[in-house]
Amino acid sequence: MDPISTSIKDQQLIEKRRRQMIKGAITLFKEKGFHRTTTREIAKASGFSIGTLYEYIRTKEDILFLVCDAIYQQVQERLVAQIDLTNSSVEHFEKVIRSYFYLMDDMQEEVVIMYQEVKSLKKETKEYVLQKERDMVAMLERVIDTCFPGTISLLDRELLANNIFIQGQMWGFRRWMLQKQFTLEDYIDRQIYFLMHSLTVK
Amino acid sequence: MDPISTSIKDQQLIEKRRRQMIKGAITLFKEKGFHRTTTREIAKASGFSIGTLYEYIRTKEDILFLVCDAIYQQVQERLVAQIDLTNSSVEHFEKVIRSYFYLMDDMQEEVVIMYQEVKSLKKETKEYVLQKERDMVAMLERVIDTCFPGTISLLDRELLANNIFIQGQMWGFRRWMLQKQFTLEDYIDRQIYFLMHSLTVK
Amino acid sequence: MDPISTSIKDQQLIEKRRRQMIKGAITLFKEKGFHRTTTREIAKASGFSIGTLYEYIRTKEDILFLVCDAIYQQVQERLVAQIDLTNSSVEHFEKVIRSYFYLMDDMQEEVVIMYQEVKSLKKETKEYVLQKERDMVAMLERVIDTCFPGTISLLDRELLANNIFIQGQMWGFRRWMLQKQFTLEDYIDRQIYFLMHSLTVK
Amino acid sequence: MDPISTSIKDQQLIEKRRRQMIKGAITLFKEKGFHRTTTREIAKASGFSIGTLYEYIRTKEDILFLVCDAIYQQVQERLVAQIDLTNSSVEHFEKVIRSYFYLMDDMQEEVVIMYQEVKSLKKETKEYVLQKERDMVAMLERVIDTCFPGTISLLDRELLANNIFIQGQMWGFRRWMLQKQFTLEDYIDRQIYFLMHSLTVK
DNA sequence: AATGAATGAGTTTTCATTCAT
DNA sequence: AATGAATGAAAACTCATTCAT
Repeated sequence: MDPISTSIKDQQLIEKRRRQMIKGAITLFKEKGFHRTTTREIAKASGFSIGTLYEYIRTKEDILFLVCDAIYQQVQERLVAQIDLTNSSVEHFEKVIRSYFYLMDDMQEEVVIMYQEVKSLKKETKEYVLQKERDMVAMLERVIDTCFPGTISLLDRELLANNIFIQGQMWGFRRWMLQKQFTLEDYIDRQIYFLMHSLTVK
Repeated sequence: MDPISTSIKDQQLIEKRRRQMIKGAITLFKEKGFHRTTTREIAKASGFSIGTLYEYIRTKEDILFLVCDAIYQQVQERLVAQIDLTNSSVEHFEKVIRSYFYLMDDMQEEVVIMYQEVKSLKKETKEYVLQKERDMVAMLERVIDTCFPGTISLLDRELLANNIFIQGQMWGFRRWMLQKQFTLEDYIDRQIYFLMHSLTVK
Repeated sequence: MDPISTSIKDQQLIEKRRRQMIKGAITLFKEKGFHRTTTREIAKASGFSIGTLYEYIRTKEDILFLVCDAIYQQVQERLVAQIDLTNSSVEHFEKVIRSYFYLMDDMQEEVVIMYQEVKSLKKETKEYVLQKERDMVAMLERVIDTCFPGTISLLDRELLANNIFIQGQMWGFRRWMLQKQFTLEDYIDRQIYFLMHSLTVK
Repeated sequence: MDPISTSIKDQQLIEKRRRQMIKGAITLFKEKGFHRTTTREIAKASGFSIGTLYEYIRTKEDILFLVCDAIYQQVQERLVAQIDLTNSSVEHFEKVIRSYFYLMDDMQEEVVIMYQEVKSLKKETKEYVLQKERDMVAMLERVIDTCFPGTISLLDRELLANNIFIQGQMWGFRRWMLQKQFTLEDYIDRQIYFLMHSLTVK
C-alpha cells in the first residue's frame, strides 16, 4: 500500500531513490525545517536533479510524508526488536524502556522533525502517521501488562505508556534544558526509578 | 526591553496595535500554522492594512516572536498567580499543579503553536523565549522544594518539574491520543497520583 | 458582475490596469497564441511587473477570459451601433451587413484569437462568452426579421444569420485563401449579392 | 515526401506505429487539445513507450502535423470518392454536397482539432496542410463548374466553394449553437436549398 | 499614522527530449 | 527496435516587503 504516486516502474529503483531522498531531506529538515527547505535543495542533497525528484513524488508534501513515515518506521522497528512478550520479568521491562530511551537519544533530531512537521501533513497522511504512534504506545502498554500483570488499571497503563513515550522524546526536544544538567545515563536512571515506583504502587 | 523596531512614537498605540496583531495572528496560527499564514492575512485579521502592520514590526518573524512571547507571558502570569511560596503544605502543591493542568487545558492551542513554531524563531529571540520556559520550570522546582523540603535531590527536582511541565503540555499536543480515553479530571487525578508517589518515595 | 478576483480596491485602477493587460495580451496572442505566451511576457507587454499582473487576476486563464470578453464586447458594441431596428428598409439591412463585414476585416486578428482560444476557457467562462456570440447572431436575426418581414421562416432566419456571421469571420480566418483572390469590396459585394437572393427567394 | 525524420528503417513498421500514434493523439486532442496533451500521454494512448514514440518523430509538433495531415487526408479521400467529374447533373452536384455535409458531421471532432490547432504548426508544415484545404476547395469548384457550366463566374465559384466548405465545418464547430435547433437533415436541406438558388440566379 | 498598489526574488511543478541499456 | 529513467529549462504563481500618497 503505497499512497505516493510515481511514474517509475522499477520498484527497487523507487525504493533506492526514495531512500536517497529521505536521507537528503532529513539532513535539510534538521537544519532548517520543512518549510524553509526547497525542493531543489532536496533534489541536490539527494544526488539527483529536480526533474528526477518529481519522478518519484508528486508534491513537496509527499516528501514530508515519506520522511515522517520513515522515521516512525525506524523507531517502531528498533523498539519492536527489543521487545520479547514471552519474557515477563521486571528486568526485561527495564531493559525495553532503557533501550527506548537510548533509541530516542540516537534519533533526537528525527524526533524533533516529527514533532514540528507532522502537523503540515494533510488529514489522511497525518492520520496514517499518527496511527503508528498509537501502535507504539500500545506496544509499551502491552509490555507493562506483561511484566506487571494485574497490578495496573487499563487507564493507568495507558497514561504511563504515554508518559514514557514523551519522556523519551523530551530528552530530544528539550535538550537545551535537560542536557546541561543530565547525562543520558542519569536521565534514564532517574526516569526509570520513578517509573518503577509508579508501577509498583500498592 | 523591546527588541522590535517601529517608527511609531505613541507607546500606547504601539501596545494597542500589537495586541490586535497578536490576537489576529494567534487565531490564524492555530488554524494553519505560522508558515502557511501570510502577513496580509494577519493584517486583515488584526483590523488594519498591510502598510500599517509594517509600521509596527519589521519582519514577519517579529510577529511570531510577539505571539510566542505573549503566550509564554500569559502562561507564566497565570501560573505565578497560583503560587504562594509561603505556603508549604502538600495541599498547596497539589492545588498549584492542578491549576497548571487546567491552565494547559485552557491554552491548548496556544501551547501547540509554541511547540511547533518556536523553532522558527532565530537564535536570539528563541533564546529569549526559552528562558521564559526555564523560568517556569524553575518556579515548579521551587514549589516542590517548598512543599517537599529535603526529601528530593536537586536533580530529581528538576526532572520532576520537567515531567510536570510537559505532562501539562502533553494534554494539549497529544489530545488526539489522550482526549478519547481521559476526561480532564481523570487525567489530572492520575498524573497527580503518580507524581505524589514519586515525591514521597523514600 | 465581475467574476475575476483581485486584491485591488480602486475600481478605476482595476479597469485601467486590465485595459493595459488586455492590450498587451492581445498583441502577444496574435503573434504566438495563448499557450505559447507566458504570463511574464504579458506583464511586460502590459507595462508592469509579474507581481502586479497577479494583483489583478488569479490565473493565466483569467487573462484569456478578459481578452475574449473584451473582443466580443467590442464586436458587439460596434455591431449594435450600426443597427437601427426602426429602419426596415432593405438598404439598411445591406448597410448593417456591409459594416459587419468591414468590422470583421478590421478585427481579423482578434477574431482569430477567439476562434482558436475560446476552447481553452473553462466551462463556465466559455459559456458566458459564447452567450455573447448567441446574442450577436440573434441581433442579426432581428435585423433580417425587421427588413424582410414575413418572408423567411424562423429556422431559415437562424441559418442565414449564422451564415452571415461566419462568412464575416471567414474573411479573417481564411485570409490565406481568400485575400489573394478577393479585395474586401469584392468579397462583401458578392456575399451580399448571394445573400440578397437567398432572402428574396419566393 | 516524408518530412518527419526517424531512425527506423522498416517502412511498414513506421507506418504502423504512426497509425497508432495518430489514433491515440486524436483521441487526446479531441479531449484536451494539443497543448494540454503531453507526449507521455500520447505514447501511452498509442500503446508504446515514450522512448519508442521519439524513434518515430522528432518533436511534439511532428505529431500535430501527422494528425492534421491524416485528418485532411481522410476528408479528402472520402470527398473524392463521391465525385464523378463525368457526371454533370445537378442531382450529382447535390449528392456530392450532401455527402460532404454528412462527412463533416461524421468527422466533427477531427474538424475542430484542425480548426483550433493548425495554427500551432510552423510555417512550412502549416503551408503543406493548408494546401490540402486549397485542393479540396478547388475540387468543389470543379464540381460546380461541371454541374453548372458557364453560369457562374470564376470568382463566384470560388466564393461559393468556400462557403460550402466552411458551412460544412460550421456544423461541427458551432454545434453548441446549431445542433439545438437543427437536425442534420434540416441543416443540410436548408443549406442546399439556398445554395441552389445562388447557383441558379440569373 | 495609515493606506494599499507595486515589486520581483523565490518557489513548486511540468514536460519535451535524450540516451544508456 | 524498444524501453523508461534522467534531465533541466521554463512555466505559473506567491508573498514579504517597500514607499508614494
